[in-house]
Amino acid sequence: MILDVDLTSEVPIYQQIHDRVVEAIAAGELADGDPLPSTRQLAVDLGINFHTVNKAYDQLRREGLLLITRKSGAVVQRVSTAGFAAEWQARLKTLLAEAIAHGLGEREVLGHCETTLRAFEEVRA
Amino acid sequence: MILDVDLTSEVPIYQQIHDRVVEAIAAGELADGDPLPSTRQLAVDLGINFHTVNKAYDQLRREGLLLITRKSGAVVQRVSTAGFAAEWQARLKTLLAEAIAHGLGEREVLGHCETTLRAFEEVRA
DNA sequence: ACACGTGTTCTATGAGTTGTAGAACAGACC
DNA sequence: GGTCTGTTCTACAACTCATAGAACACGTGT
Repeated sequence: MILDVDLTSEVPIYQQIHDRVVEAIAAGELADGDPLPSTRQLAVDLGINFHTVNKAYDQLRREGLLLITRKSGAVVQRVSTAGFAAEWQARLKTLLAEAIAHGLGEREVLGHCETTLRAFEEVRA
Repeated sequence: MILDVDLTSEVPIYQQIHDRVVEAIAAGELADGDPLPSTRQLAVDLGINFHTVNKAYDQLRREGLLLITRKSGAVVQRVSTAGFAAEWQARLKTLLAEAIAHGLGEREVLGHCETTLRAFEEVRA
């Protein structure tokens, strides 16, 4: 688990932690059952407050990607989440619209999607 | 220009206005030279403050999608913006990772991308 | 010239978010 | 018992979001 966050970024730290974990899960670097560092430990490693890490973990838990117990700590545990697809597709539409509006071609955009997905696939294989 | 925003959404109003305009440009409903309503007029139509509309328009202008002058008001004007592609691809990676992490298959995700892009293409044709 | 609509800029306020901070409690492990 | 951990509470400074009012500059139409 190499989790690099940019403390100077305009993106909130807890959001960056969340995104990096999600990307690690998608890439297969983190599979069901794999443990994450404790909130206090990761906070020390990143040089931030443990409440910030807690917020990121709690968000992942609410999304059904993490199981957190006093016993096992935080472990990856993917459970089905209703209503995710619809909300996700709305965000996809906005993101793709931005690319098209800025002049990228449909084929070019689709190529980026394919390349990004293939990167996840390759790491997992 | 039918611009529907959800005042009860957790997404900021100015962001929704921004996103709807971007989507309209991508779909070809708004082309270069097309005017947008004045900030005060759109604010009245949506039942919000004109400063909020101003913020959305200013964001679109900074992104190189809008030209705003005292003379012509706000008109769609797409100009090249350096550094957009890199930042956009990072957001694409995060969004696609979320889908994969939640259990959607690569082929399924790519299908959603293709469908969304085709929707833009069809409206424009 | 005049009024009007518009973009632009300033201050200000209240509510909410972000990140940090300290403290306390409960369960698990050695 | 001591330590590490998750969990929960309060608190604070800085920032964002949305609203609000005021003022100024510019263009248009009468």
